[in-house]
Amino acid sequence: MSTSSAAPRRGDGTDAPGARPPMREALVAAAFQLFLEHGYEQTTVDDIVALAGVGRRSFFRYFPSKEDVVFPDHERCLADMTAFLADSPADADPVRRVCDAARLVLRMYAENPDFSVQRYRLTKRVAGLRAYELSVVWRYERALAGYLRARLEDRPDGRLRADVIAAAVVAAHNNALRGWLRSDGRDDAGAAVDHALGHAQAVFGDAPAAPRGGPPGDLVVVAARRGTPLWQVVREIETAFADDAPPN
Amino acid sequence: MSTSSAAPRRGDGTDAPGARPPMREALVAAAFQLFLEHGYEQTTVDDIVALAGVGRRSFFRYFPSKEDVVFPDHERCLADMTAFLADSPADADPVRRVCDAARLVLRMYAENPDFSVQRYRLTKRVAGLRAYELSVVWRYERALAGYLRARLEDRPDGRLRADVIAAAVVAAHNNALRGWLRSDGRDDAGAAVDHALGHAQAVFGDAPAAPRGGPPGDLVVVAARRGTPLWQVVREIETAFADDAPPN
DNA sequence: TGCGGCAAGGGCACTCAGTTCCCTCCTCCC
DNA sequence: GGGAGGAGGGAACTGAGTGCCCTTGCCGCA
Repeated sequence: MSTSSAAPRRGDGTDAPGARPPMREALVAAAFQLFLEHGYEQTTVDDIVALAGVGRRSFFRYFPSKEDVVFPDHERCLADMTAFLADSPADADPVRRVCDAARLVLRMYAENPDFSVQRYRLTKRVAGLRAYELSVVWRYERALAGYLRARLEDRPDGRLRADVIAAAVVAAHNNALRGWLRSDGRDDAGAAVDHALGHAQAVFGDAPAAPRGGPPGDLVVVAARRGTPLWQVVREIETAFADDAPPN
Repeated sequence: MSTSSAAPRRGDGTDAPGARPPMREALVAAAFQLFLEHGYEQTTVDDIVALAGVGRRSFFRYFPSKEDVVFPDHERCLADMTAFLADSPADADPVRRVCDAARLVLRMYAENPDFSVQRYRLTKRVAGLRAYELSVVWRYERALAGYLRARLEDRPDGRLRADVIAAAVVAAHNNALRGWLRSDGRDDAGAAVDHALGHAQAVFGDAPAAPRGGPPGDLVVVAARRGTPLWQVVREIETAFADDAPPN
């Protein structure tokens, strides 16, 4: 496999259109080459800088830790998500908005499928990288929860609802993302995430403006006694719609 | 503050009823004394073992890493949770069951409020400990999700639903737990967690045996065209039931 | 042309977490 | 009594991460 194909797009460096990737990219490429060849823990930072032909001190200038070189683009993606949420229109449906924000993460993964799949295999095997990834996911989740808390603060249990929705959206997103990664990037990532997030949105969703006039078709009628628990009603609806949805 | 009060109950050591706490306890006590006095990062493992009067090598016999000494009882709690889920009756409501499993974690925290509050203040300040805690929480979540996956495997989107429910239950539990820790252990932890988990259960709950024959009342009928997004239907249901449910 | 920053990078030494190897001591059992 | 085995201790080592200072190359400026 080509090492350059494993390296993600350029970071925030100041690189002219056709310029060769700066040291940061070289370090990522060298690191992944060695990680895939000998394993993460068997590769020392000295090995990486030797292959990249730079000084050891420079590595830690670009990456605060050895783990960071495995996730070189999450910092940018997190900033994108924060900006996306900050730019939200005031009348946006909050749940839909955080689902869209989660899709930014998927987009980052999908931009470099090979790199993402390689990284996935790496993180699956190395406990330290899994722990690091958890802290990254946690920051995404806190970004979503922060936005939701602001939007739901006037509601009873607003903070609780915000935390729960953020966790559910992240879990749904990651479920689909991991499925896509396990398929070696061959499945349709967008559709899988749409389906998973649709699930979360169906549970928590709060419609912005109902897009009424859909195409005509059969009618499904649900009748329930007042007093019936909500979950039970929702379950009935899901059963009625079951043959519309793909079976997983 | 008394150091001994900060140490949690005995681990799995073989200690007679009245025996003095073994080395493991002494290490935890010494570590927390130093952590609270000088900070986590400012305290080296050598400092801890010097205060405890044991050899450095013994520290790593009892705790695989410096971080583990901060969470000395999670391993046991995780084992308890796994056993609890494995012992589940086949007809138990899965969502209720994982909520009860989550309460085991709360119980562990509530058994040593002082210790838990001290640890909470520590983890809030130290990024490394937060990351470690995330990996612990992740293991709890995977235990819940594993149980739910098995219980929901015959349902459409079973794995997705399992992951989302587990994440939501953990988030609800942690929301209440953190509120209790922020109150310095003065609030009613059990009530807060019951409330939070009740929320999750209301959203995802799945009846063991459908309590059909409720008291008769008005009927709500919802009609939707096939193809209407599920969230929209759910929203209609929620609107129709709004005056029945408590306004959260 | 020379000079004084200034930023990027490199080298070196240091701390500290975690591991490996081997030692001692105590206890129990034959 | 003597050997086995486990608990604990200690020295030395690896490797991540940091602090300090040096070189180099580039810029503006006198």
